[in-house]
Parts: sequence; structure tokens; C-alpha cells
Amino acid sequence: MGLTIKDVAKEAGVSYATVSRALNDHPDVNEDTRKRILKIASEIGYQPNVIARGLVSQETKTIGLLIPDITNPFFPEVARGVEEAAIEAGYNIFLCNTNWSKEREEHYIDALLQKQVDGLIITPSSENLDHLERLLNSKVKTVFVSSFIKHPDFTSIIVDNVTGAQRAVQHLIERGHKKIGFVGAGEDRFANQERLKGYKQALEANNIEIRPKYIKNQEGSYKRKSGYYLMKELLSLDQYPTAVFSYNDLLALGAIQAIREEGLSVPEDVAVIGFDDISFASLPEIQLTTVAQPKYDMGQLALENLLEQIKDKKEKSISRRILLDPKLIIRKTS
Amino acid sequence: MGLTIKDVAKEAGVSYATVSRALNDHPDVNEDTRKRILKIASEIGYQPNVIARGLVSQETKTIGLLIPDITNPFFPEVARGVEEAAIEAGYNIFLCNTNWSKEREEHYIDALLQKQVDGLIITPSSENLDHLERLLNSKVKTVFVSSFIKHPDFTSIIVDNVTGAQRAVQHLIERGHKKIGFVGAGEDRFANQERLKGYKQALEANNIEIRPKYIKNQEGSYKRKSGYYLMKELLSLDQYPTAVFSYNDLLALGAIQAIREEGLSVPEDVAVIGFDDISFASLPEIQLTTVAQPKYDMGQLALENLLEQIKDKKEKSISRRILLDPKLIIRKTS
DNA sequence: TTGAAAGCGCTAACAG
DNA sequence: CTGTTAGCGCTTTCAA
Repeated sequence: MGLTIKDVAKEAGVSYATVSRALNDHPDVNEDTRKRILKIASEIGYQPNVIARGLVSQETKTIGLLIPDITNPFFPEVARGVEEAAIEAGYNIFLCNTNWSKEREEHYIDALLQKQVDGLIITPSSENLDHLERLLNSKVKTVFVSSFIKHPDFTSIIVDNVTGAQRAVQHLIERGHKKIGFVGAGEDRFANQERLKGYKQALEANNIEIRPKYIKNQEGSYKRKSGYYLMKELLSLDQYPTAVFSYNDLLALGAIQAIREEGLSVPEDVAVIGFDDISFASLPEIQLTTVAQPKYDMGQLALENLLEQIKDKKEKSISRRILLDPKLIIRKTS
Repeated sequence: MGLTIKDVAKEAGVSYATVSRALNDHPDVNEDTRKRILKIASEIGYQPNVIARGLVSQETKTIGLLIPDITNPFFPEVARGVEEAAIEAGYNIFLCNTNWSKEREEHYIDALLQKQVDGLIITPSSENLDHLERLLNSKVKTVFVSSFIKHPDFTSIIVDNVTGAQRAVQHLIERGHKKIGFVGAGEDRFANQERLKGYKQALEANNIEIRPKYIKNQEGSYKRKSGYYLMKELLSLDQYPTAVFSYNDLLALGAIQAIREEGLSVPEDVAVIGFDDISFASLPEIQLTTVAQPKYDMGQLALENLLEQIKDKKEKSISRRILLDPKLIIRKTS
């Protein structure tokens, strides 16, 4: 295809090994020849073939980012964080939407391993990691984002879901609410369990009875629609809740729609709190009260941590659990 | 690192060329040995090293996607379109946010060329392509999305911006508006020019005077804030417009905010139309009238077209301009 | 300080 | 049908 190191060598009248040294700032190469080589290389427009280099050095300066769906406004910000940190370190990232599907996840992991990525950042679609055995067996460094894995070899970057939920519910209680619902996502999902735990703890701490009827979960759906339907169910109860804490902002938006459709108003009749603080939660028309996750930082930390592991050539890295602090942002829906 | 073709060969008691053949479904290899090799390969957990393969075959099954900012809700959908088409064809994509910066764009192009991507899909940050000479000189197949390039060697996937704008403005006129403003983005941006052209054509077709005062552009900003400020300027005019057509939905949202802050209401006092139909334009709280772009399809088409070019090993491909039809979606802001 | 040569993992002639 | 060998573009010993 393009020009190779040999073309530069021929032009410069040196062996191609010398060119390689010059290009890689190798110490023992005459300063003059280095300069000459560099000059020639740029003149003829030589660009190194990183693929070939990677074959030798056994690293590709490439990492894979597996997320469920970049269309969900939570993920673009995480991706930005990952990318900014990556560009600084000279890495490129493969974007892989797993579509909340195990098959896709598996497919991508195989593809990325075959492409010799130096590491992986993943938000798995499920807590169950059986389908990822190939990854777990390989020695490819991996960090989990927004999901905690019991596996001893991997580190996770997560927000303190329990605390976040507690703060949200505590706030609702301070506003005088006693009948507080939970609009959740998949029960098997770690974050959902944690947020539910925080919800319960806040109620208990205030001696408010936990009513199972007020807790709704919709398997594997994180979209507005399910918030809508779950809220409809809640509203059909004799004594419907006067406030709900929901798993994420999208669900919260769906809940709000359901509430308004019933002729009720937010927050007067029913208060709503979300989780994530996606960009449009702050729109004047929305003004959603929510628990903010430091999305960008999570991405950045994930990459930095991954890089650390990659540099530490050790076989196994120490599992870490990096807990970030969530922040309650009070707006107009509570 | 991992297992190689040689490990499989040793285990199977054949030469490693035979293994290569078996793995690549080469016709002349005994059916029994193939089966045996495949079995052994999977048993010992062999995964091919695609990097090495690429060195030989001169293709990496990898393409680069350069977009300004995945955080802007227009792009995730395009990216999904690209990715779905890519996964089907066995390609992986490098996500690169250029941050609307020429330097980043240049940086990424170099990095991707060095990583030997088979092709590039790009939404350039500017119509001026001087900084991309390295790309234009290389023979790497490229398709432009959402931006039209005069260069004869490249194909572009774009929505018919002129028609889209005409439809929007025509709709406003039919609603009885005569004083219609334009809230634009960078004047040097192709899409902005086209949408402005459509705006003017619609006014002319209806014998409505084009007033330069009603046309506002904010260099290089596509965010809510600039829509807000531009609208404020428009509202400070003696005879402010009773309707505005804005470059995109984000700008439109900012405009709406400005209008409401002045104590005016939408659409009664001032109607607003956006462009793109980003996901939250349809939220019940927003209900933005807008010109929808087939974002997902654009991404998909871009990749399919790129693949075609890659397959046609020809040096230069015929430049094509694929024009998609925009759709006016009338909601509550007009 | 430089060159020659081996080899990273794989594919593709070329023989046999 | 299978093995041998060269070579993709590069880095890295080992000698000189």
C-alpha cells in the first residue's frame, strides 16, 4: 500500500533497522542521521504501519468499549470520558453497542480479542457473566463500568447507588411524602438492586413501612415506555403513591407522562425523582429532580485504570471497586 | 500471548499452512483433516490473530467514524446505523469525536491511517478540507455524512436540506406567519447554507420580503445556548418575528427558552421549528415541530456505500451525492 | 553507531 | 491434498 520503512531507508541510504531506530527515538543513533531520516520520512510522506508494529510489540494501542446502547443518553457522556483519556494516551477505541444482548456481547468480545485489543471497558447487559467466559479466561485487562462484578480479577467503576437512592428518598420524605413508590428496571441488575436497597433503607430509617405493592420492576427495559406503564400500574392502586423514585431519568420521564395523563400534576399530586441526570433532565421544560452520576468522570477513570493495569504487566490485577459519589439535584419535579 | 496456528498444527500433526487453509475454508483440504483441525482449534481455544492476518491481506476489517460530538443527540443514531451495517459485514468501528476541531480531526485521521483502517466515514467539522490533505491524498475510501464535499472523489450522504427548510417555512406561512426568522449555525457550514437557501426560497415563492435582520447565525455553535442568545436578539427587534425556523433542534430549544423568558408563549406568540428530530423532540413536555432526518438510515447507507467502494478495488470511486428526503413533523410548537 | 538477520502470526504461491 | 517457503512492515537481538 503506502510507503514503508524501506522506502525511507533507501532514500536515506541506511539500513531499515536504522530507520526504525530513528523513528522510535532509540538512544543509540547518530543525531545527524536521525535528523536526516526524520526529514526524509516527512518529505516523502511516510506514515508508520501501526499494525505491523503491533505484531512485534504485542500491543495495538486499541481498546474496546462495550456499552448497551449509545442512543441512551447516559452512555455518550461515559464514552466521551473514555475517549478523552484515550486520545491523550494515544489509544483508539472500538465502539460496540451490545443492544442489551448477550449474543452481541459475546460476538463483540470474540471480535475484539481477535483484533488484539489491549483492554476492554464494558457495561455488561446482565450481571450474569457466564457468556463471557472467553473474556474471563483470556488475560485481557478489563474494567467494568456502572456495574459491579463479583469476580476477583476485575475492577469496577460505579456510583454509590445505595447512597444515591437514600438521598433521593430522604429528600422525598423531607418534603412530607410517606407513600413513596419505586419504578425499577430489571431485578437481576446490580444497580437496580442497589438503588432499591437504598430506597428501602431510607424508608426504614424514617420508620415508614415498605409496601411491596409500591415496588415495580420491569425486566430489562430502561426506556420511557416502561416507566410509563409501571407508573400507570402504581396509579391504579387504591392508595397510590404521592411520590416515586425511579431507576433512571428515562423511566422517570415515562412516569411523569403517565401521571399527567391521569390529570394529576407533578410534583403537586405526585413527585418524581430520576437517576443519572442525563442532559435533557435540565431542560426548562423538564426540570427533573434527579441523582446525578459523574458520567464523564466514570469513563475517564475507567480508561485511566485500565491503562494502569495494562502497564503493570502482571498476570492478574487486584480487583478494585471504585465508588463515586452521586449528587442529588433538586429541580421542579419534587 | 495466546495460542497460534502453530499450536494447532502441532496438536493436529499437520503443517501450519494446512491449518490456515482449514480455518479459511480453503477448497483443497481434505474434509476429514479440516474437521479434525477445526475440532482441535476449538478445543484448545484457539482464536485467530486478525492483526497478523491483516498484515498479509492488507485489510483490517476496521473502519473509522469521525463525528463532531457523540454527546449531540443527532450522532448516536447515525452511529447506530453505521454500526449495525458494520457488524453484519464483520467490521468494527473506531469512534472518534473530533470536538468540532480541525486539529482533532487531523490527529484522528493520521492515527486511523496508521492503523490501516479500510475506510472512513466522516462528518467534518468544517467545509474547508485543507487540513485533510493527508486523507485526500491517501487512497483510503471515505464517505461524508451530513456534509457535502465538492471533491470529485468522495460520496456524500445528505438529507435534502433545501427542501426540508422549504417545507418548514412553507408550513409556517400556511399558519399565517409573515415575519419569519432564521436561527442559524456557522455560516460556512454547508447544511446551514442550504437550509438558509430553502428558507429564502420559501419566502420568495410566497412573495414575502427577505429581511436580513431576521437572519441570525452563530459561528460554529450548535447548542441550546446559541439558540437562546440568537432568539434574544431577534426578540429585541422592533418588529420581532412571529415564527422562527432554526438550524437544528438544540438551537430551537434554546430559542423556545428565550421566548418563554420574555413572557411570550409558543406557538401563540412565536412559533418555532427545528431540524433533525432528535429523540427528545417528541417528549410530551417538548413536542417540537421539526424536520426529521433519517439519521439511522444515513449511517447505514454510509457504511454500505463505503463497503461497496472497498470491494471495488478501483483507485478512485465515482463521486455520488445521495440525497435523502426529510420529513416535516408537525407537533405543538408551530 | 550501524547493519544483518530473525521473527511477530498469518496467507499464498510453489512444489510435490 | 499437503508441506515448504517467502514475505506482509516492523522491532530487536547479535555482531561488527
